[in-house]
Amino acid sequence: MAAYLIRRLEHFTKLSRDDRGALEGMAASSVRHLARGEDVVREGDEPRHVNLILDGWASRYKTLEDGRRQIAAFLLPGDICDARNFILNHMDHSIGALSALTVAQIPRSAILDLPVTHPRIDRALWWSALVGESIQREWSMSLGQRDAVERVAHLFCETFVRLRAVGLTRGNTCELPVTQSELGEATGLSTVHVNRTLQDLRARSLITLKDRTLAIPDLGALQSTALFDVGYLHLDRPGREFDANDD
Amino acid sequence: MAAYLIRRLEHFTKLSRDDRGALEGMAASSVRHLARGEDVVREGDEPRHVNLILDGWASRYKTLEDGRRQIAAFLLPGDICDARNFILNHMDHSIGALSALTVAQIPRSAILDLPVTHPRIDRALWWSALVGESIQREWSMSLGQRDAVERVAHLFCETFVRLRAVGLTRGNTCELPVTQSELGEATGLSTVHVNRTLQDLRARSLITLKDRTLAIPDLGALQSTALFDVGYLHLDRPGREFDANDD
DNA sequence: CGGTCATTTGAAATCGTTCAAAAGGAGTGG
DNA sequence: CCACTCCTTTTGAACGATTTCAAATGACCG
Repeated sequence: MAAYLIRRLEHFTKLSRDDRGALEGMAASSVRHLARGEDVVREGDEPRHVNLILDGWASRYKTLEDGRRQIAAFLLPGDICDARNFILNHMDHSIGALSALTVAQIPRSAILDLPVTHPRIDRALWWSALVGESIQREWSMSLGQRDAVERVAHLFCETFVRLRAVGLTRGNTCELPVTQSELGEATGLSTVHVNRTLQDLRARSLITLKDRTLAIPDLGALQSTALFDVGYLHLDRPGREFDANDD
Repeated sequence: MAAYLIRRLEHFTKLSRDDRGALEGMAASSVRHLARGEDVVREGDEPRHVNLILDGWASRYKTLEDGRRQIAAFLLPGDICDARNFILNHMDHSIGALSALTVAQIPRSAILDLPVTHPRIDRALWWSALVGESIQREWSMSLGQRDAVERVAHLFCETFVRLRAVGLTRGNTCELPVTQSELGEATGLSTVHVNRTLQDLRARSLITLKDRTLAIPDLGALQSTALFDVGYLHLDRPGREFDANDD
């Protein structure tokens, strides 16, 4: 149940059997199933609990009065949506299901107790939140400085590496359950231009994308056209010194 | 010394005299002065302590190999740069001085002790971090969806409101110690187009900008051309229930 | 088999960039 | 106080990346 989350957090720190049990417990709390297009939470709502993505993809997005929509993040299996968001009294953005989605609703008390009950998990969740912020900044870099090809290529590199970190890639392929229109909302490009950009990437043999499956024949090549530097994902286990000893 | 920080945090929670004393203490820790253009920390560095902006403006920025630069955030007096960043083993971005800058270097231990020694401050720092993330998302919204005029107008609204929250506005004016080129790096526009956009905003009597001083004669008007909705800054004191009683 | 949604294509329009240069300010040394 | 330099702001004109509009094609579903 919590396999993705555990796998993800172990990029930062090794967890004890007890830690893993606690995460399993959290992942089992009031599981919710949503269909593509439904919202997990909506802008303006009071945040109640902490949402953990168990399966499927979600997006963090905001809407302008006139309907323009920007996807600010893709949330993948194992991702926690704002561990401490309940400090705020209203959501400043929405979270929507990009595919069939399973989320666990973790009670805030479970999160608040972590420093005492499972300090390693607490620390790992900090790490997770910091990585989320780093990704957000990298998206600003893309939106502000990268051209269309670089932007889409970068998004693919990032997504592939994040999925690989939780074991959701097979060889050089992964699922990409989003429409071109949604890619456009994430990259700040029109749907039409996303389409042309994909054709461009295909023509350069940098990607294959068909039936919601993305293949990256040469990740290094895609990375260099995207100016992608993996460092910002902080997957290099900086926290070894906090590792659990048992098991 | 910590006046801006205290003023900012009190938008979230009332602080006790003891809390304020603790913040004053933190603000007094190894104060550093930088000239415009110098870096507080640089991408790749190992984060040592927590930087608190005491005076002046800083920017959080990233650079691409080929030199393209994106400013991801403006850091204003009272802002804390990543209270928990020291969990990571390298900085994924740099922080540079946009003006003459004074920062306090808070030892990480002081931050780590907060939950026990000053839980209210700890919580307020969480709020502050969440607001930072919210701002970052709103920048994505701007970069991805707003056109040049909206983008610059939005940045001005945001900056003005943030400065007002720490008492750094006078009437409808505030300082804006950044060049047009830096505005461009923040908004993803070329310097030339920033210049033309400013002229546009001036022609519509939405702003005055001269000698590093920004005046907004009609904030409501600027807000509506920017599609600015103040909610994402979370200045509406959601945390009243945690307020200190004494003093 | 019709209907809805996603992808693809073409052509024209536009917003913003780039290049190049002039003009304005501020600081420095003579 | 002038001459000089550097940096920022401003202007003009041409170019180009991306958008918009409109329509065709394809895929899936009931």
